[in-house]
Amino acid sequence: MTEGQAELVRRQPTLDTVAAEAGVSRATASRVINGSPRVSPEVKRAVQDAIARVGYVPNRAARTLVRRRTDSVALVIREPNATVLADPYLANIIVATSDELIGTGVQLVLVNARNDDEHERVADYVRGGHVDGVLLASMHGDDPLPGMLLAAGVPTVVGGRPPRRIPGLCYVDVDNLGGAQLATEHLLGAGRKRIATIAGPADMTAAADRLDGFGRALTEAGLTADRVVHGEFTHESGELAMTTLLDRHPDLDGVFAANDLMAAGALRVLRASGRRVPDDVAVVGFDDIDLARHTEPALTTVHQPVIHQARLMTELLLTQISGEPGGDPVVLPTQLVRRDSA
Amino acid sequence: MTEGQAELVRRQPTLDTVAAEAGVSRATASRVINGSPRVSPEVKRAVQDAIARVGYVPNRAARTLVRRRTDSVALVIREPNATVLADPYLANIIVATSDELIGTGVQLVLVNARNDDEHERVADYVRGGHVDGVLLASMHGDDPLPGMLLAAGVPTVVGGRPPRRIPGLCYVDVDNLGGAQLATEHLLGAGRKRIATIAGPADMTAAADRLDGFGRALTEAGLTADRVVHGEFTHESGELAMTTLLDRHPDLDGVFAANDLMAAGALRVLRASGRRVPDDVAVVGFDDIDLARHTEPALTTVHQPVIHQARLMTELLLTQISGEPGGDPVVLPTQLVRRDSA
DNA sequence: TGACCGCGTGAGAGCGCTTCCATATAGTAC
DNA sequence: GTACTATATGGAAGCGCTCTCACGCGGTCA
Repeated sequence: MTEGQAELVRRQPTLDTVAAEAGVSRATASRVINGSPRVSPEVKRAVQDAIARVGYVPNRAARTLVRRRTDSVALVIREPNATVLADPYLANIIVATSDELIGTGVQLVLVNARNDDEHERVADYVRGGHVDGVLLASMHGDDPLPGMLLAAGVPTVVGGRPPRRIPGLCYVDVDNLGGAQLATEHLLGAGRKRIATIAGPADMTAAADRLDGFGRALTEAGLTADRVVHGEFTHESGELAMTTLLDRHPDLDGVFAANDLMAAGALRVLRASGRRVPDDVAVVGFDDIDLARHTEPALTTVHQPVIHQARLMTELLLTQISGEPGGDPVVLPTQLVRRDSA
Repeated sequence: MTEGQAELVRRQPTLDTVAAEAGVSRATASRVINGSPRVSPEVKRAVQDAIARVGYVPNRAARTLVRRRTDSVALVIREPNATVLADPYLANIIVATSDELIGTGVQLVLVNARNDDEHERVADYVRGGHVDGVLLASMHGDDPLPGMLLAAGVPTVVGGRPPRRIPGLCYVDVDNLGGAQLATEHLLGAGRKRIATIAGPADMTAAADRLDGFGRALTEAGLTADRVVHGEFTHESGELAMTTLLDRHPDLDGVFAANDLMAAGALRVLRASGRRVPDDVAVVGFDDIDLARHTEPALTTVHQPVIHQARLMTELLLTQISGEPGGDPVVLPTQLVRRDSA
């Protein structure tokens, strides 16, 4: 190969190159590439050979321009907290989404919109026509973004239930309420009476639903759900919350933490305080991330089907993109995973 | 808003719309958008007002087509193992890269090329002109991809040292050898004499370098490095490796695990075998992921500057894209973080 | 034999943008 | 007043592709 000396960047072959090489028109070459049936077998062969010979790769920008289709979707993550960002829950969402897209020819554009006020930037980006659809994850509060995208007619699927009902908006949630209720009932079933919870950030529906589930289980058991402290879904905030809880209610015998990271923090504080888990205090988490198997003792927790959720979101988005209507919200079941902490 | 009934999709305003609205030519409107100095202040104002009025957003595909610049880069992850994929190390790389890109106007396309033979697909994708440059992470073996990209003249930065020296290829590595040596010396310094290692996958240079560092430290202390078992950088493989190690060398008093996940697995097996850490067996890990602070006991480990690495890779890539030459390989320092396990 | 049909193919318009080149206008120097 | 220059603006080409439309050809039917 003599290309080592190439100082002028050799231009990629275009469709014209292929057409000339195959002795056909550009239109015909295009037909072959796009699998049109109205091409004679000989010509098809000739074009395919030419493509291989010149090493042709279609230019996406040109194709996008005329087709008004980018064959890529955005995964927009609205998580301001860097610790949570690096948490396996989101990593799983990212990986599962990307996995689901393999083989579809659709690319994943990762948009990290951490700041609250970035919805304008994201909306502009999407309206700029760079993606065919949007997956929204880790939403906080009443984010205007889903509404904006819906209004702009952009196919959108949200991970988790938005706080406000938005007609026509498709989302995939997991049964946070039911899962939390399960967890709390498990604690009750083990004879615990003085149960507290470390709730998640109040501006996230997943956290609110888990708190509701906790409250419902206690109420149904005739108890009052008044031992509540909020954390930030991080390990550190779990430690802090547990410390506060112990301070206020030294006699507690059960804790439901709204996620595993906080549960791990709680475990640590509990141990440091001289309490044995589960003998003195039983602990249940939520998420069932990898870490849950590695804590001491291994964490009893609520499994949420993250990968399934991500796959489903992607699937629903692709359906929407292909022109079918929005699709109804979906809520996936959760289940209790019993380990050693409760 | 009466747009609810819109059955014909309202087309986004184009540059022509803006030009007409502002009473100028398309060329002038374009100049304003691209910040050309040769525009009179009044016209500039008029165009900017028009843009705001019609809600214009430039079409990226059209711009890309003529500029031959996509303003996006690919982060290609070559990790076949799903567990490792979801591991915080890679999550950090993804997040840090994406963070570094904020404000540059460059988008991140995540390409998950798990299978060994996908380099062709990725290379074609890149040659299709969909990205301006490529970041490569989690490489295994002697992957042909970097060479292919380099040959195609595509700006590329690799995370970690490739096994074979490729002239002109830019990479950012961390000092795996030095870190491993530090870890092992720490074990030696604590009086340990029968030290084993749980090495990483033999096809990754990071793993090989860590094993080398381990060997070097022992050799310099006049000991032989013959207690070696390989794992897969996962928690489970760490447990397995530790079991094997204990079986072969029941008298060992120190373990260097090539990553924290495996160290956590080792800790668990050690505890199950009735050994106390660090009293009976001291353990040092590598990576300093979040988990290292949550193990029992908290893990002494080697900190590698993942976020710094990702940021630097991104920076170097953007430099390359802007036309400057490749840039030399960089090796970032690692340091020992002392906690309770050694 | 002529009218008709279906199929494979090519010509060419046009997607929305940037940018070269030409032109108009105003300003300066002689 | 003329000649020249600097500056703002518009016309228009063209990036690489898809797709409509028109055309030519061979076959079928009356």
